[in-house]
Amino acid sequence: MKLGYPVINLGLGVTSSHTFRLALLSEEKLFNIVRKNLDALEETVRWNIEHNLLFYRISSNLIPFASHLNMDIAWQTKFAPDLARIGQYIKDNHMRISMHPGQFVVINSPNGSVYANSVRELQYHADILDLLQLDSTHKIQFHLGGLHGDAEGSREVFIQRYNALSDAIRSRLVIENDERFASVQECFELSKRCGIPVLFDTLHHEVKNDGETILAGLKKAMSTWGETNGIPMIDYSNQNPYKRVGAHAETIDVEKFRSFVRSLKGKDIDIMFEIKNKEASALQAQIVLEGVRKIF
DNA sequence: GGAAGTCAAGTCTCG
DNA sequence: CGAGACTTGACTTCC
Repeated sequence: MKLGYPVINLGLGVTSSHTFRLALLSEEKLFNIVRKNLDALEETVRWNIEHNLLFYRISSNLIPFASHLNMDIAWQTKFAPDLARIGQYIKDNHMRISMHPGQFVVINSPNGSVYANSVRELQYHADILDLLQLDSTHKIQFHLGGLHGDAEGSREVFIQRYNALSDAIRSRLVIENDERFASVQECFELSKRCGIPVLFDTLHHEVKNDGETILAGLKKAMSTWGETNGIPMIDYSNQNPYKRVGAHAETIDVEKFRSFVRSLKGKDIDIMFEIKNKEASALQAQIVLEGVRKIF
């Protein structure tokens, strides 16, 4: 079981999400910013390894405008050696990586340019993981996009478009239950039709479900992960008591996490803490996990 | 240095 | 019909 947090380490004082305005796009600008982002990435990965947080989500902003139509700069060639070095460090330390493209990736969109942009964006994410030389257990998680007024039709389009993706992309893609369009049951049914693994999100499941418990939803999602996909990944969060339904908590609810871990009864999953205070919650969770392991 | 406005991109819900 | 929400604020301008 590996624990981690997404993208930014709040205590470290660096970020791998530096960007710039599209109007300023040039080779020099891009290379300078990407250099900063890669340095920050390496520093963050090192910190994570030192703290035994071996699950980490890399920023989609690592290479700004990477999938933009006007992008004709060969960043892949330029940064291949750096990414290979960082990837080797990741592999040497048995770290696992995920990525999560933004809401602009909607492969089932009825708008052809949205679809084309989505494929380019997914290709960019796959390129990063390929250049890190990580195998297909390192995943790209995304959602079913909008339903566009026709839920069944949009799922049909999703299956077709998913099947048409290159192996390089498809072998890394996993679908995450969301709080509006696709419950874990609906993701599970998509998985039965096209084989995509289902990444379970605990908070989304609390907001949208079909009556299953967290554990039942988790089991359903876990059953979709085959050998080549590695140990099932999940996103773990708590409801923010002061904000709208579905808003992520500022801090982890330690007791709730303890009872969740106990309920797992030894099931092996990798857990990403989507909690606002980032690495602080992941470290607290680690202490909980060590305590539970001593008991069992 | 800090506050406010802006930034590639989609889709839906709410007020 | 515009704002706000989403895995994630960062950059730029203005004072």
